[in-house]
Amino acid sequence: MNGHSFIEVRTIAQKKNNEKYEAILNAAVKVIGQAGYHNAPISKIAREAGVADGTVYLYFKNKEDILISILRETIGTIVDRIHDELKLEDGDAAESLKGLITIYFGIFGVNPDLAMFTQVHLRQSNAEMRKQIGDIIRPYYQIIDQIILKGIESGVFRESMDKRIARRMIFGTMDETVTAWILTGAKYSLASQVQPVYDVMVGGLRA
Amino acid sequence: MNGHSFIEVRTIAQKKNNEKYEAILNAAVKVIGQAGYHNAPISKIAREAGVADGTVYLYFKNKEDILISILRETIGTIVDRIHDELKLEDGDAAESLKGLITIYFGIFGVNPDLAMFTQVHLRQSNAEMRKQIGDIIRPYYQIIDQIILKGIESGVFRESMDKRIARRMIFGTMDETVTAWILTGAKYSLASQVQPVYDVMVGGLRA
Amino acid sequence: MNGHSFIEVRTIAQKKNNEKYEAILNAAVKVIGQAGYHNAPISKIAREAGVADGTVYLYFKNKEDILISILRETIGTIVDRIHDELKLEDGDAAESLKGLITIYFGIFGVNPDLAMFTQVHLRQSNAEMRKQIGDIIRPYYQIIDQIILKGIESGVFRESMDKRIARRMIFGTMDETVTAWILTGAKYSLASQVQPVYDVMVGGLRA
Amino acid sequence: MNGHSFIEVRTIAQKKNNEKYEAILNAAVKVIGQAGYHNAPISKIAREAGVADGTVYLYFKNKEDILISILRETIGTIVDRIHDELKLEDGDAAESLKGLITIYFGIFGVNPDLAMFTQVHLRQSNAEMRKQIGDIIRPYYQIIDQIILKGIESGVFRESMDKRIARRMIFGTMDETVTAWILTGAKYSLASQVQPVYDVMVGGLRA
DNA sequence: GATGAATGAGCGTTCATTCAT
DNA sequence: TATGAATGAACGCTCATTCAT
Repeated sequence: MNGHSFIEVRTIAQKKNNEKYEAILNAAVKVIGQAGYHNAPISKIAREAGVADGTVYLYFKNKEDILISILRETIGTIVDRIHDELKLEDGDAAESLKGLITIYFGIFGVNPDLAMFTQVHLRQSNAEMRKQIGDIIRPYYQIIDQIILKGIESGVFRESMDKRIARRMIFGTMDETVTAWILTGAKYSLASQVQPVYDVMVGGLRA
Repeated sequence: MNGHSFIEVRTIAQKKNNEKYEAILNAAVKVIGQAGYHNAPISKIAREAGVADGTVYLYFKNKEDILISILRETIGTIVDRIHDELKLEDGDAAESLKGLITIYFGIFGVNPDLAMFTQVHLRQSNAEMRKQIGDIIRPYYQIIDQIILKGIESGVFRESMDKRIARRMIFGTMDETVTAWILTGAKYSLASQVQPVYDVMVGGLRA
Repeated sequence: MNGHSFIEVRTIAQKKNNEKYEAILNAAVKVIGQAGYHNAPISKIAREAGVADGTVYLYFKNKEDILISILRETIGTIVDRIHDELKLEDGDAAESLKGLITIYFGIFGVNPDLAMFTQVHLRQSNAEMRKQIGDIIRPYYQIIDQIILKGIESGVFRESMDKRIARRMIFGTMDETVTAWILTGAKYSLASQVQPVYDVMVGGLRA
Repeated sequence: MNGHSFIEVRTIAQKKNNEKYEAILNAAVKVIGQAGYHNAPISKIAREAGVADGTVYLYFKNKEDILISILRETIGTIVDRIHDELKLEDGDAAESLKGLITIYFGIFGVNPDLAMFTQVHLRQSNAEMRKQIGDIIRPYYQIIDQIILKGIESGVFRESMDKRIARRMIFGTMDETVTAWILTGAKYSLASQVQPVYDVMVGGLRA
């Protein structure tokens, strides 16, 4: 699905009809995004995808696998696009950060269902899934870390701050902005938030 | 449970037996916090609380009511403590912000189950619950807004930034810090994060 | 409650506060009559009666006992009034029949809840209760039989007809009339139906 | 099931597998007929029908739908057979009446469970179901009305009587006869009651 | 591969009944 | 007597998953 996934382990049906695989995933994003994981019966996802209930199990091990797959594809897409569009190695750190926010808001801004899905389901209390999600999200965190490091090395970012906290601030602020955008009904453009969000991240609160 | 609740409408059993009410809430925090709302049967919560299944319904209208009640009590406690311990009106904005973080991390730092519960379940995809949660969390947001405003007026915080984004940054950063703390097993002290978090919030990334 | 009950076996609390006994029965007639036996919780009956749930069990063995008691009291009242107001032994058969209808419609006509209760709950599929109801209703049937017999002996009623069928016709017609009256909302006076019902019973369909 | 149902709206599973649909209905007639609606768990009906609990819900919306469906099929069958076997338009009114009784007793006479079911559950205290039952039973009432009218027009039945009361007498007498037959254990043949019942209906009590 | 009927474990909730006060 | 909090069995219904076709 995305270049990033060349190491992807698609347990079942990797060679199978990709159209149906995509259809089911898209249907799941929509149905789960709107109703929530536990209020989204497989039967409803299947109907939305235009396949039979049983067909879902030809492409996914179980319901949990659908959820994990969506997160993997989504984060994968984000990571891929960042690698593709941003020169992480040699570019300007500030520019990279703004690029990161732009891509992040760009992907969710055109797909509120996907945004909702991600906001709600990245937070999982089930221990086993938490581990899987951790693995999925790691490369994304690493990109943020990389940008921070580059910024520090190039002297644009402060050296004195806690780098992990900086990462959480970046991620948390973007996350919270997307959440607020959804909860208010996605009425304005997420893209319009890139600049003010970037500004607060970099400048902080201090006068 | 918290002074904030003097207007509290406990529809059922506002009776004397607060002990069982508390026991059920605590059990629910634990069970739901560990397994997730949809993997936490009432029967398990009841057993953990040491009561019969039916007893739960003497104190709560239904399962959803338990979830909402926990969030209300938790946010209520935070808001109460802030009002009690911080001089929001006349105090120093920077100090208020640090106090906010201290209280927030203090409450969750001693109760990882509650932290987990809140992190996961403040994000709800069910539309009706989202509305209720919105109402519950509003006073908390207002406190953050108040601190930001005070900071700007007193000249400690920048006037040029987007105030809503600033609020989301504050909330998102704390949230993300707590989440990370849980996911890594709550092995270090959350209190130790107050200063670095505050520092990043106020100073931002810029060198 | 009715003279007829001097042999009544009030299993519990026969010497107890009769006011509460009556209050519970009346409440049960109302609540069960409107909602049906299985949609009428004891708690609701108790509340309607102004007593605590547990109190109900001081006056009745269990919920079934309430139902049986109401039927017993109701049929008992009917039977008593017939014995009191009609000269079954020496009176005119036609007059007795009309008197029977008048009393029957009179009792239910002023109490639609009781009418509903009786119509629905005289029909019971539970085998054990069916037996008890049979015992309760027997004296009522015997009165009808007695009237028929007297009519035949005095030459006012046909000898050639099947006497049991005649009894069922009398009971079934009254029953059906009361049922129809309730189902249409008890908007007209049941008393107004005495004459036409009597007329059809006695005259039959034949021109 | 019956020709009458060509407009039947079988919301779920109008699928080919009528066998299971029928099996569940028959099982429900038996189990509910013997134990009563509220003492007949779906699990017991399913077991009797030889299917899993969940299967019931592939064929019926809910438990109430089973009850309504049975009544609809039963009354439908009666109405169909009357239309098929009786010349309502041009036949003799007396003959039509006897035919009606014959069919009615014929259907229930071979199926005491169904008779019990119908006797008990046509009387429903639940307001919403009462409306549905009213709709179901209407065509049956109309047939009786039609017979009465035809009788009056052809001069066989009295014009002076109340026609609605006459209908209730006919229905009530048949009903009561079936009820009595069941309550006494269905030991004699219902068919043997056709003539005496007809006789009492037409002749009335008068000598 | 694709289907969808069938399964049955599992859960939220109700409510008759009990019993300590 | 009277109370009403507490109990826990019972039931309607859902839905992830399987498998014969």
